Amino acid sequence: MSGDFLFDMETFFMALADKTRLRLLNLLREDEICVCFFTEVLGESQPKISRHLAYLRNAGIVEARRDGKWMHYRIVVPENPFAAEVLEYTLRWLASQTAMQRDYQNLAAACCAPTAPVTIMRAPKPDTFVETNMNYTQELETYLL
Amino acid sequence: MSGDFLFDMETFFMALADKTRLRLLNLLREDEICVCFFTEVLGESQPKISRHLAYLRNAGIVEARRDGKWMHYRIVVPENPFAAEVLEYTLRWLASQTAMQRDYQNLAAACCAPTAPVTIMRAPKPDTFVETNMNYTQELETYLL
DNA sequence: AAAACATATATGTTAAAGCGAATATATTCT
DNA sequence: AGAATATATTCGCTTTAACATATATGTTTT
Repeated sequence: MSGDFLFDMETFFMALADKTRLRLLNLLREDEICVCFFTEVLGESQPKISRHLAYLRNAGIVEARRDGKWMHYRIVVPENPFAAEVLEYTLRWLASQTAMQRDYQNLAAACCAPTAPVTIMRAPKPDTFVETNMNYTQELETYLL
Repeated sequence: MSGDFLFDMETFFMALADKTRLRLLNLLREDEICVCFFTEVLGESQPKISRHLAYLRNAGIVEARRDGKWMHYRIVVPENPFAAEVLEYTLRWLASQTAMQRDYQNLAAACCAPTAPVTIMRAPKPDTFVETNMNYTQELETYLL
């Protein structure tokens, strides 16, 4: 009858039940992010990151966009309103965790560093960090409240 | 700093990432429920039900109360406000699913049937269904909207 | 105190998830 | 076209989760 499975609840929660995937979602909170930043910031192997992103994509939680060699991932707001709320509060929950704040700072640092590490030297930066360093600082302050 | 893990997010979501446990939570939406009703309504073995309830208890999502031979389980609102919201919307999401509504109807039926099945003949009924059958019908109508 | 009952836990087995290493695909650069 | 780069997928292995069956614990009844 009403509101039948847009996607499976089990699959949805399974997608949220893994540390690496939660870390990925945390980095995706504000903006779409390019894969190489994940590997750089989380210090995990590229195949591992890629597999977990695929998992999130299967669960309908993220979408990918190709940009030349690069793939950008972003969070998708689920059509199901309950799923949307659950995801929304999950992201806020992530943002409240010190470990996740540390990850996010590392993302900011990687994006704004005057000399980027080799792995992401030419990678397209997330919009949030692309303009000026003012943006960066402002973001961080908001974040750390 | 702020709001560190009351419980582990991974554990929390893992608890929600299983069909049986979602079915248990769905039945617990309104009231505390006695174990024997779970086994009766879900048609699963007693050890299986018990194990999954233990899982939910470890994750901090339910609590148990002993009542003579019987154990009553109820949902606990997590202290962490984000977890509380996630759980709240998860329960609403469950309530919107036809399969879960069917389970709930079966619970109502088991509780209100003039002659209860042997397995739950003397079991303490959830308050929601204990008074009159009016209650039952009303509940169901609200539920099925 | 023994039997009956409701529930919990332990045990051994099976299925699934996650991982690293190797490899494949897609795109760009030369 | 061939090399280089970014990402995805496959494969074999290890770890973890779920299950059924058997057994233990705690409570009530007789």
